[in-house]
Amino acid sequence: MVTLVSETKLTLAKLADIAGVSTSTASRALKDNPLIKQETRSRIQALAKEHNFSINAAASRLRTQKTHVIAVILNLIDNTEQSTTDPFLLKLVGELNQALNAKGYELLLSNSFMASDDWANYFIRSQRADGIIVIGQGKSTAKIDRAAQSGIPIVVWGDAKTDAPYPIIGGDNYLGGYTATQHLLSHGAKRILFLGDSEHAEMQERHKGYSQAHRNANVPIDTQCTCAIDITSKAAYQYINERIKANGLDFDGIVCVSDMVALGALKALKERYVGIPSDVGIVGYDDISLAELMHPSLTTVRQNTQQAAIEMVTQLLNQFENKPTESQVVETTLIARRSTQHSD
Amino acid sequence: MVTLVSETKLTLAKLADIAGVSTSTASRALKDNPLIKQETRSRIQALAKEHNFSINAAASRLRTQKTHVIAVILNLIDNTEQSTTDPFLLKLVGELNQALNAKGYELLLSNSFMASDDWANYFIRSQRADGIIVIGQGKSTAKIDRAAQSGIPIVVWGDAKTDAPYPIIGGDNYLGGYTATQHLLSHGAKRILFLGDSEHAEMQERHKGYSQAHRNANVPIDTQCTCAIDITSKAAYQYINERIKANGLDFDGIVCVSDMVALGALKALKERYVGIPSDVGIVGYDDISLAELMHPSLTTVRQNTQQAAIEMVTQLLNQFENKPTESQVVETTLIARRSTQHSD
DNA sequence: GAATAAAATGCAATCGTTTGCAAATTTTTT
DNA sequence: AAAAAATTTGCAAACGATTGCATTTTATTC
Repeated sequence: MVTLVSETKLTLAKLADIAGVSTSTASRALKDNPLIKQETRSRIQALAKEHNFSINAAASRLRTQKTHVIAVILNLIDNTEQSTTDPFLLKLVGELNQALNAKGYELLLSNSFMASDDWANYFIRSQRADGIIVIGQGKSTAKIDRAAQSGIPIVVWGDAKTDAPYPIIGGDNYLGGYTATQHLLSHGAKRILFLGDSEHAEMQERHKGYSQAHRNANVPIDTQCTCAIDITSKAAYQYINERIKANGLDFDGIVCVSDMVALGALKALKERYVGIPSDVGIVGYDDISLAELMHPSLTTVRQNTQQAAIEMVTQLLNQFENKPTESQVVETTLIARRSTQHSD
Repeated sequence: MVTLVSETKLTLAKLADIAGVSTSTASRALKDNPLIKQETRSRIQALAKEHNFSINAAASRLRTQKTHVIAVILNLIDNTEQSTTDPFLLKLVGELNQALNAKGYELLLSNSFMASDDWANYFIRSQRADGIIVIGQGKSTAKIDRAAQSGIPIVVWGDAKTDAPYPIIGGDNYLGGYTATQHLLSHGAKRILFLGDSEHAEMQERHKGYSQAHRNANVPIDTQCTCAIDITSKAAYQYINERIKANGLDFDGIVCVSDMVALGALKALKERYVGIPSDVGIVGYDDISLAELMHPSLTTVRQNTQQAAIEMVTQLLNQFENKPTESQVVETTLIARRSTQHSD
């Protein structure tokens, strides 16, 4: 393994020495501070590049009390494995990375299992990050609330209608649930399952939309059709299998709270040769890249994640400047595909 | 928004004051240093908890010259959108997060688009991180080589057989390619496409395995069967569509370099009512969670990502202690499902 | 009870930048 | 050409924790 002997570590002071100026001048020059003569600036910047010099972030952070780092916390649900499996969450992380970088921030990745419970303390007071983005409200917002209580900059991805002392960015869950259900009803479905976990704020909203769509269409709702399961494809697969085994095919449509759930349900149905969409129509949520690759392609509800990421970052940065913040709803649209209709 | 007035910022010095000891004692007490009397230690630790005190990471890093942060760089391919789409990469990130946390390190997420080109400088010399994990060799290892040249701690996910001055962790690509091909051949395939991008070291190895399997089975190889495409489901979908349109169904098996590619191909085949596996058998790579949810479920090659993550972290930490490092091959197994065979 | 050993604590320098203010230099004005 | 104004640069004090070494306190031994 080749290791260049690194000439005694280069600091700003040494660089300044080489340039024949003071550290203050060097510091300002590197930041392109107009206080320094243009010629001097360019000279020092060139020198820095030549010597592979980089400002020491630890020292800089200590001095400025700013880290330019944002902690992104995947707020996972305790006893499920939603975590590593769910492409949607990670897609959001990817988008956040872009959005943060564009604003000169870096992304420190964490999840609710690993990170200490006291987020304000661990990330902010310790000066590991300047702010926190939480992905998912989880079943309880206790940790989030606690962090927010200490007045740190924080933004949450979740249900924007939730009343909270911090901005929540999310899709229009009510509309999503409503549209998905209405879409199935308009294609003739009469008994539609709602497959998901009703303990989440987001999913409750979707369920409200589900109910309202029924009411508007004058289709009765059976509580037997609201099925609480873990938000994993595995749980969905098992649930559908068992339900059919026990009750036969007592439904003709499914509204799922995620595409992963939809895919699990789809698998179970296909294995039992249930026709899709002829016997059962099915709608997912999230529009993960796989949705359109399925056969039949999956009708689903897309939330604009790029817009969401940008919005979350904006709301967070606003807090740094004490600007007012507010929860935001991002674009939520039904993408109709073959799992609900035979032809376009 | 509720904001508790934060009592003037709490530092170690102030905490020590409250406790009536020196900062050195307080510092040691918080680290559970046996130099300090047990009783004093507990007292100060309790006090710290009570006051929500956290050591300032910036100061600590500056002083100790250690960050306990590892930069993970998604080394994406320039002109494709493999990035946000590919669940495999992100799965690896998830596993790395676990493995790093278990060793007391945090994960700074970056990608090759955003990060400055000089990784050694940007991440290490600047003291943003103690080491780098690169996911993917990309088409060129120039950036990686440059970083490694400067003698910084670095580990790469890629093809372990590549000769390099840094440890590379990866699956056994040759074996993966061989087994996948052999599996198809043994189920009667005679003309097998290799669908992927041959500019990657990993994929080249897989292609070697593909060739060797043919030789061993005395099946001739047609160069027309090696298809260079972007590693995305979209590209695969288009390619298969166009090929069939142009040549008809001139193949009876496909070895894909990723599950995403396989899914794209699968979709194209299904739309043209090609029987799977009866007319064409298909094998993916990565065993993403969707693979078993497909219909038919997708035969694929699984690389043990958890083992990989742990191995990468180990190899990286070894470098901190100047221990020798070496490239490692992780478990690589064929998961046979229905896309290649009718019954188990 | 004095001398010695062991245990517990504190002193003070250091890590590398940033920045308010003062000082030096250059340019403009009269 | 001296005075005033504008432009550049430098001084030195933070930021908050860690740690080798010195010092104090407590326990042990003769």
